[in-house]
Amino acid sequence: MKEYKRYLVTSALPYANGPVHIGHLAGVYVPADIYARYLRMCGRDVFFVGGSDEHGVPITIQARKQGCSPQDIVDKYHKLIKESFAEFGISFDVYSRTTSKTHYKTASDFFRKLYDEGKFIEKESEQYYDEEAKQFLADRYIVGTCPKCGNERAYGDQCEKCGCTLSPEELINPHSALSGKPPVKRRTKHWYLPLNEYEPWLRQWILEEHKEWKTNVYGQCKSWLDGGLQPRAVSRDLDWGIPVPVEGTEGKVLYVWFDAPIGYISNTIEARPDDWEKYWKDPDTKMVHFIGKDNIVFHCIVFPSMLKAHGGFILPDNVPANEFLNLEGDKLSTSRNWAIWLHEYLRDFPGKQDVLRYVLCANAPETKDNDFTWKDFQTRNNSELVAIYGNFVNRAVVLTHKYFGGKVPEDLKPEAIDTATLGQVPAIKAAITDALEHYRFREALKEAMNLARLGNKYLTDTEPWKVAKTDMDRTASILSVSLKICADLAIAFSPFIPFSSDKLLGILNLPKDVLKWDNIGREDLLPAGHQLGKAELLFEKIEDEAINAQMERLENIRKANAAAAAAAAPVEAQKAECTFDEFGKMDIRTATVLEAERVPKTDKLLKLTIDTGIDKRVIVSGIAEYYTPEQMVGKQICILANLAPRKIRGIESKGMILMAKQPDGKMRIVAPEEKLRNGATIG
RNA sequence: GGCGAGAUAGCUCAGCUGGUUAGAGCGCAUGAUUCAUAAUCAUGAGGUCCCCAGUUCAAUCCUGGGUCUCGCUACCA
Repeated sequence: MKEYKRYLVTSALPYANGPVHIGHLAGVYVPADIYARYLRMCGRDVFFVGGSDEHGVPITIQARKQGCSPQDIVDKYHKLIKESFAEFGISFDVYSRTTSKTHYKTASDFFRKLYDEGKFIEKESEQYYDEEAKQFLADRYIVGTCPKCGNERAYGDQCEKCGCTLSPEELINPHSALSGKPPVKRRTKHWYLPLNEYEPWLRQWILEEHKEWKTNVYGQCKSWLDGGLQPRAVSRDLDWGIPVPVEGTEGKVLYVWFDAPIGYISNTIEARPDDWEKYWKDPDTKMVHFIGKDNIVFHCIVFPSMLKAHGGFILPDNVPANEFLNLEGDKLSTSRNWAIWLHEYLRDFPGKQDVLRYVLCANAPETKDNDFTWKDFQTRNNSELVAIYGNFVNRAVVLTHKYFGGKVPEDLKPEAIDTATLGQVPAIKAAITDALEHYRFREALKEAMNLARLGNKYLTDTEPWKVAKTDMDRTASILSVSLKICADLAIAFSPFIPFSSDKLLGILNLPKDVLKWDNIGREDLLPAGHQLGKAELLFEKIEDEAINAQMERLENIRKANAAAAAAAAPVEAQKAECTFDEFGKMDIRTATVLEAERVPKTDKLLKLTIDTGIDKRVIVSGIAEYYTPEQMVGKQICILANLAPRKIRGIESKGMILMAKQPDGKMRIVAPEEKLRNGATIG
């Protein structure tokens, strides 16, 4: 394996439109921090980069909603995120932001170099435009009624009420969120990074040279590469972001995914303006990206292509992406407030950073999605941290205070069990080390806990409280061995739960520089006669009340969400008045379904052949979620017969089936009370 | 719909290139112990390894089909 001179550890930039929650922590920041701390303890040269991602459309939307500027939004969340990370002990060497001056310059220069060297292709396309506000509209800036659930405030990319993804074309009565006017299409020019040109190179680099990447990462990269890469736009028509650094491009900014990863570089430059290049350009630097699984493509395909296009940069050696963490059985969701927010945890459990760090690592979604429950949190604290680790340290220290006045006793009467016990430490250390080097943090933590188990077993086997009645020399040896294990524990646990290791150093009265990885297993850290500090508990039990309060909070959120869904749905407001003439234009009549089949390669579409009384025709309808083809055949339905035909998935659809939306978004067909003649007009 | 990942004890997860009685931690039961935050230590019970077919002397592991979960992506009156 290659020996690297230094390490560059990056962690996904949190998006500054909300606080950080346990999913972010478990997926990205806890493992990245453990890795960075471990490397530092090994004496290796490490730079650990973090920062807020502050551009993009969602932030501008939130600013509009709250009647403030995008800058106000990102200032608020950047501060909150940065402070809670610091309090939680995420040991970034820099935590900056993509609205920094340095980043503007770095990202602009990056773009400009690619632009000057002709690495982009220019393309014109049609985009929605607001003629009154005189600007182009991102999908999210187009608001209308969701065709699925009837929510009148659905966005052009997604309906937040029913969660379905949309495109602006589908919205009923689309209008601009800025002026309220219907949007029009207008031509606009953008730059694209031709990812397809990098495909052969990516194939070689990932599929041939990085077979050791995690299966989920490797698999997804392969899937993208096999599917063929398309050029990706790197600019947007928006007024929030880094202006495209090309003359005559007012109103255009860098697309957020282009500028965000450059933030890793900018933040390094900001912190180390003189020697940042050695971290980014020297092949002796090992770069590791910590991200969640939703980010794999950007970090394995897109960003490396950008770096390759620019030239001179190293590429990531590994991208240990984690899966997702669920909370009490449900997906984490910012919009549904289904989360444990870091800043709230720190408020509710002051001084207990390590408990959350421990639980999130022990239960990290390394290979598949995992579930966080408060009960599990409590159990892991009480029966692992308290009962195994904390208890062992307490036993050893309390006994030493009791029998030897808190002075480390001399190893006067060693026995075989002592060397047998301490002899296991190197193997455990090796296991932890190997797991950490390969990003298996859950396993590493488990091995560290085995060190505490070893201590407990040793005490139970040697029974110093009994021996002390007859043989103080032997008691001295037993406690001497036990305290050595305590020192090992402080070091071995330090990357995972650093606050507790510091506390344990205080209890052992050891200086901080003892926390070096190579010191694990050293037997001269606590020389005989060394005075220990005051005995205190390393961890406290967490009682049911605290857990119940949290579970109740979640239960209330669940209820509130359910109530909101029911309340927000009740009945749609009446639409704008229409004249009898307008109504009269609509040809609504009965029809019967003759044939029905799924439209291939779609989830939701049925192709229906119907008898309208006037003719037989085909209608494509998005009802496959609610009706099987078999159910539809023979059913009498009502249709809007003279709706302008439209091609859907290549099939011409002539008309529309009348459907009724239920509060939960489900659709049912509207049918006559009794079987009528096909073609009977309805009015 | 396409693609990727996952499905193993009550819970959370290991199981490298197929090989005798499938593992760990927690939880549970029993016993030991009492220095310690009723903590610890030992022992034990618990599993059609998602389902169906196939390849093989032999499949949790390979192949094909299916079901469910998550992600990316397409499409979506």
